[in-house]
Amino acid sequence: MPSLVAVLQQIPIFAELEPRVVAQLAARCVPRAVGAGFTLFRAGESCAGLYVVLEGRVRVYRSSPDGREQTVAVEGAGRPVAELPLFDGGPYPASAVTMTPSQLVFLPRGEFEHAFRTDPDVAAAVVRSLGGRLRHLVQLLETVAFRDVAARLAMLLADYADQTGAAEGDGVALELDRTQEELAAEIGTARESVSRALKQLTTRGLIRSRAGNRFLVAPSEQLRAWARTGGM
Amino acid sequence: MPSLVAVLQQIPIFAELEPRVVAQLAARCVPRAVGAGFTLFRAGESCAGLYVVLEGRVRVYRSSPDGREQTVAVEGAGRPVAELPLFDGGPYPASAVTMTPSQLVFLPRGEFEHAFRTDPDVAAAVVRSLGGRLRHLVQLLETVAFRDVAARLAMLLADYADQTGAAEGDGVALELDRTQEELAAEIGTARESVSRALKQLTTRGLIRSRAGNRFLVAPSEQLRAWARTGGM
DNA sequence: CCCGTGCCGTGACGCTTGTCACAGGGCGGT
DNA sequence: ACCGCCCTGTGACAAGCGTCACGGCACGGG
Repeated sequence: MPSLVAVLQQIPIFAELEPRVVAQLAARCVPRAVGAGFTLFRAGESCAGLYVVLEGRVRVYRSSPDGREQTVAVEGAGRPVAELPLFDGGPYPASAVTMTPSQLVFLPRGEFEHAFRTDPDVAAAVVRSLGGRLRHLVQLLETVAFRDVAARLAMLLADYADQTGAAEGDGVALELDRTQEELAAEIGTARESVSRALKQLTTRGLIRSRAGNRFLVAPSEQLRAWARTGGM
Repeated sequence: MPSLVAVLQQIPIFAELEPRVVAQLAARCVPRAVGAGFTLFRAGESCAGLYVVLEGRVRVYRSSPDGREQTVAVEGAGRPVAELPLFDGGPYPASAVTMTPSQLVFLPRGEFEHAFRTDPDVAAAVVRSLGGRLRHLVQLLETVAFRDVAARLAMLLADYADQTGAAEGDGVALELDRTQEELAAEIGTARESVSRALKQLTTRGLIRSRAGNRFLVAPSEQLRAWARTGGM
């Protein structure tokens, strides 16, 4: 197992820091291994520190009183979770749960705050990270507000194609390790609607073939273009 | 007219800074007076600098290809606009337009970036500001994804009641200086639906009386409670 | 081998909401 | 005073989507 310092050094948010600073932070980190379905925190709780995902997948979501859920982000290896409320002292704005067995490190609040105030590179990294989230959220808000389910799903597939897809012929092959229930939560709809939207995308030729959770889809740009025009 | 330095000093994002630093920034600011309906920038353009609203109201929004709009934020006196893309160098994620004749100052990007990297207080202020936006957006996303139009409108009224309302008897009096069209864009719906939702809230007793744009509404906590339970 | 459990597909139905169409009213300009 | 223009209310209608119900299929454990 590689040293914690080496691992942290490769994570985007820490990548530009002096090794000395990273070592200092690493010394204060608490590693943590949890199973699938473990709740890290819930919306409204006060914030104790920063989590960083080393391995596995963490889903950040809001839930409505009647049980529906809207996931706000899915964070994978190397991504920080909940860096927001560290600074204004407010509560967590959303809940977080592991989707798979995961390795995490936990960095207590005080430590990170100190680094933030003394090292402008840390501050810049945090701002960039928050900025990315903000962009992502604005995008998500737009699709939920404007597009129908099929278009939202096409957008989501386009994102996955860019992240984990492999070019194959004139399309992109990708393995979708999520249930339709999870997809539904990501685009703010019901499970059945996802099923129907998948069929619709297939008849329109944007999904070329499906076998279990292995998909062959159109290039991401084509998916996005179709979604943007509302599907004509 | 008070000096620009004095004005900036009172703005939240600059309030905690050394007077020396504020003076330095003020020297580089470009004041700007524009009429209503003036577009400051559009989504996708690259970012030239930071705007701060001194007077008036600026609406930040995303628009869909078929003409509908979802406003992301409405910024008033003392609030910064577009502090996000200053740092990651990316394009503006949304468009901005003045709703009323407005006084703005414009701070070129380079200036602000320098202050950000040298003064940890500036960095902290920026992070707090971004954090507030992020919280607001998560909240907005939840209501758009889960609640019906009446509930979203109740939430919006609750916000206004807290911001600009005046207690009056067992309710809150407020003047709503917006058209129904603008309200509709803020909660992601159509103008007609706002009209109907207003009627619905009135029959339910959450809006006690209406005369033009003067409203007497229930206390904000009651509005929010009703909205959260989906309206039973 | 059989059954329970979890995931997926599909039909039916009703509610919400966006859209279109139109009427009334306030307000400013000529 | 008259005429536009903008904002508002309201009715009718269709589409989208959430919900319920049910059946099929894969998989794993007893």
